[in-house]
Amino acid sequence: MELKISVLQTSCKNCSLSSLCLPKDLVGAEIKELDNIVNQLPPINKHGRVYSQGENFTSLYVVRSGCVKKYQIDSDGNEQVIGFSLPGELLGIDAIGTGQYMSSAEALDTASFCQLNYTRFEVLCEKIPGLIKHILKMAGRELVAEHEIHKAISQKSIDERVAVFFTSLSTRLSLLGYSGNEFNLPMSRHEIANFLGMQPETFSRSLKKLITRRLIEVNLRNIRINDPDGLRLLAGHCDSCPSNKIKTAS
Amino acid sequence: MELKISVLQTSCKNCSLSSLCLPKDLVGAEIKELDNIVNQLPPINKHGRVYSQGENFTSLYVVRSGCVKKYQIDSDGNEQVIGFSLPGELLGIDAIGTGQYMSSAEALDTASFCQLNYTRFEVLCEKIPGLIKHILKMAGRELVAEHEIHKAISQKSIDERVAVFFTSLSTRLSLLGYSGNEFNLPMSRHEIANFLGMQPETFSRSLKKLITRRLIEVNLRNIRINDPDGLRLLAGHCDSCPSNKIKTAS
DNA sequence: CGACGCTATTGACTTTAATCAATTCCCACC
DNA sequence: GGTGGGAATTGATTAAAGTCAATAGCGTCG
Repeated sequence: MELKISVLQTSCKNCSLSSLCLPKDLVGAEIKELDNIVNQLPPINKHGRVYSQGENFTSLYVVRSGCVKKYQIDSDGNEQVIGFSLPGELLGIDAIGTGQYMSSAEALDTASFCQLNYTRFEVLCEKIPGLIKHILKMAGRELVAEHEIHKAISQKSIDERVAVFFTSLSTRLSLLGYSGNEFNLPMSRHEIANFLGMQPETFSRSLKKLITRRLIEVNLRNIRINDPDGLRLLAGHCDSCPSNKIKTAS
Repeated sequence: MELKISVLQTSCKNCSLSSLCLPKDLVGAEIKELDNIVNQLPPINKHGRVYSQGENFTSLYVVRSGCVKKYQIDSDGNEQVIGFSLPGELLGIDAIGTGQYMSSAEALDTASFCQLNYTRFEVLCEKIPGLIKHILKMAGRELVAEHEIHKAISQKSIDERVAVFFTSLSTRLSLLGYSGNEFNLPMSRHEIANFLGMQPETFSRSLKKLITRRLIEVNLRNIRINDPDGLRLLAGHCDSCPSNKIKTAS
């Protein structure tokens, strides 16, 4: 249903995501020039690829609707989920440095995108310097997010990692105007587990523990956060916090 | 000793690192303008901070000599080492998105830096568009490196992670013109272990295994790679290593 | 030169999460 | 509405890494 809106969308000017993917201080004429190089792609179905690992870099993409899984597959065929992208977020930054997409991006449900041909974009950036500065900002934020997940996988326990995931997702959904306390996961357990550096079985058991602790409720892919503060506390980690010492009978 | 060289260094033009930290196509006049905003800081001693987590973002830095540890400390006082930076590498990108340094950067030995005031840098970027494009490229590469470590911690065994670390460090040192097969670690076991998401004891045991397998020799902080191919194999084909060709999964 | 302090290593043991295996539960499709 | 297949959960067991504790090694500094 929200897809209709995005299909009708014809200019960055009246796009609800512009506050996320564009710098604030663009004037009308600049937006018009931007519109000229922004290619609004038709929606991609579930499992459709935005780009694939190893392809030559041509374009950046902004997620307009839906959710995207970014992942790498190594020479042994092992998949590593690098992250999930929501509307307003930028795809393909990691290709700028190398000239090739270093990962693949795949729609988790029906999703739509704005395509930015990078060559044309670079030219436009010389006219509108704020543009590339904004992309750099977004790259910086992506880096910060990677550091967060690095830390979580590196030294947090399983339950803490899961709490980090839900907390972070909740925050991002809130920023988009969705409810941060009840949402449907667009990705599978397997994909989340892979992202968080654990096995699906382990993720499942962790979910159960969070439910037992009344932090969340889960119904298939529907998640309700009952105790946002408690979850955040757990995500932030605390050996010192007595409630975290509680173990459910195993 | 190599410090003298960098102290004498007065222009990006004749800096040996310029191929790493500057775009290729700068003309003489542009380099001169750049020199005007590049502040060559006096050397910092071991444990000296380049910037600290939480400070307002003012400048980017390029490592000129020495080695730097980037790390975060969370509210519980736990440290997470985010990465190590070698000469020619850029520090502070993660602050661009938020306006605050999200991590601290600390010299592991005596180290020197070029400081780039970001406000002045932005102004210059409008004159020399290639400049910010280059920074964006470096940000992209940093992102790729983060994905590599994410994958390693997420699904590689202890020994594989250690192999990834040495392989990656070896490659980076080679690029700088140093020997990739024998080098001295500027960082402690503790710091490496933290970076790789393991305990120092575990790292120590892993080192021993790699020695037993005759992949490396270790003498305190001196590392000799005996079997680079074997080590690389153990590390798992690493797509982001420049020396490796990218394979697309079938 | 010797003693202290920090870093690193080693050993014994515990805890945690991975693995293997078996159901159960949805959902799509007939 | 029933059936098959993938996803998710659950249970039992094993393997891996963390923890705790003690020792060894190196460098610094009096």
